[in-house]
Amino acid sequence: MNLTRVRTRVAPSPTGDPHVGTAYVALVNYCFARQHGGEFVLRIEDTDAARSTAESERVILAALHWCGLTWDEGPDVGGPFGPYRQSERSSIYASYAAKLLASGDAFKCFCTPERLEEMRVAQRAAGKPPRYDGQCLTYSAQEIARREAAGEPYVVRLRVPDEGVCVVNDLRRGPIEFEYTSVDMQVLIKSDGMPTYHLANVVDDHLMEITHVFRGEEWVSSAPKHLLLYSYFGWQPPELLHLPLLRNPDKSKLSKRKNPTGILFFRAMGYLPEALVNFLALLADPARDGEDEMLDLPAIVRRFDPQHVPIGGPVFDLAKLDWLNGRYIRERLDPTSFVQRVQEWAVSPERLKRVAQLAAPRIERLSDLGPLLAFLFSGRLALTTQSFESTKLDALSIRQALSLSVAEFDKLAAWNAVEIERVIGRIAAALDKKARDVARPFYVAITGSPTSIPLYDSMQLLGRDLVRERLRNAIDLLGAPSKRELQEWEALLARHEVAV
RNA sequence: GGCGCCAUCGUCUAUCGGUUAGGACAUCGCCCUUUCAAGGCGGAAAGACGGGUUCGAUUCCCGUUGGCGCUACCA
Repeated sequence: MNLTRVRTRVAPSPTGDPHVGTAYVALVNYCFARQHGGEFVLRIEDTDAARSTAESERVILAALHWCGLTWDEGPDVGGPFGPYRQSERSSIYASYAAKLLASGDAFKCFCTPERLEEMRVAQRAAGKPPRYDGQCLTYSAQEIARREAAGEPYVVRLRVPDEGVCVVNDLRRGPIEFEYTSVDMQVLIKSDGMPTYHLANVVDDHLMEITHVFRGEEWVSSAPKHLLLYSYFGWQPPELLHLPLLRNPDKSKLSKRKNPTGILFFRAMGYLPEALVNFLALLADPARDGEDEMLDLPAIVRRFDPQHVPIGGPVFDLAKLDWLNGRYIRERLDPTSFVQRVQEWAVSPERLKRVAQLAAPRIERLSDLGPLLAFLFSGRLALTTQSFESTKLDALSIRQALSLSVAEFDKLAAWNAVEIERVIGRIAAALDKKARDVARPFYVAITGSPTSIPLYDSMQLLGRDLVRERLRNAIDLLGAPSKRELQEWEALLARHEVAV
């Protein structure tokens, strides 16, 4: 439809562990670019300075590479449109914000969070859409200068028309209409001087000459703001297609609290990257009648058609992934490559060395290794309520400790034995128990036995995702806490934290 | 609450007004087989509801219901 080269991108935010949704979106963008002989760009959206970490970025890139995806431009490989990390592009956004300010398409806003909150509460009560009321638009130039001189913090907001409709053209959904009165005057530059996603993404997509944007459905409602920015700048917006959000079996948005969502989980569980990618591809462009569903990446690229992307939110069907993965194992791996895969997965020299150090002091015969280390090579463990009877803790404390740990582990920036130990220690203190007694049920949940090789190292070795999965499994077995219980327990932990 | 998206077997989906509503996973049965898988064959299983439009609606339109997303100085 246009003569320019196709360029797509995926723009993960490095604020946590790599998510299958990211791989899904990346795959679609990758396919489209490859199919058209264009470029696929990886850009890091780290404008949230408080939550972004270099470690998360590193792990996300590694996870996407594990999936077999490659990009032509990105923070790790460079490219002609760099830098590819938004935190390194601040001055660019500032200059574009200044343009909008100058043209009157954006304005400085000095409103306090409290006033904004009150405003929204009132709007909701009145049945109106939440939207900035324009107070700071009424200030004179002198007033604005005075406030600025007085050192009042301010943000830059997008000016949105008070009437008319914005039409967002989605490649699959067709035109979607939004009344401008329901579009909020979004913050473009935060008071810390950093841009928000909205500004950064539009500026970058334009400067990086992105022609097609395949992104998650959660962006549909902010598309009008983006389109407004394109028009204020006088730029041509890219083609848009919003991909459906992957779902839990209960149809809610796929979340790690309810399901495995981490790419690392699938790797730890022994899924082959080809199978995972194949499965995600089927979600983006299902097989036709009679077509073999086992497709390698080149085939996926060849057959991909944006018009085939289903727009209902698909449930992430683990059973089907299992079937596909099984097929890859038995149909695509000869004995040699099978051995190679197993080595990569479980017994890489580095991993084996660490395991050896932990296990060697605890065995008398090499054959003791089997039962001792089986948990490191397993997915879900077959536990029963009896498994927890050997622990000194009462049933309630066990449930409390396990449940609290899930949330606390998710808050950890780094996943290592030291941090893990600290969490368990804090929970033990809050429950007024000995750390060793609190650790015992964790041994059972994680290793399947009250005695094993050191727990915290084992947890680090297994990875956060698999640990979360086993903890959830144990909690379900012992009785998942009600919302109220969980709140009480978290309050207990929080109180103790304050006291210390 | 407001705005928006979506709606076919349990799950992923096909159908571009007329089909015995097709395929895949899961499930059930049979066959093969020293076990278990795998494999082969077969079965059961679906158009949310109510109005229109039409000779004819799963398909087009409207409403209801339901699910989901957004509703931040997060992305």
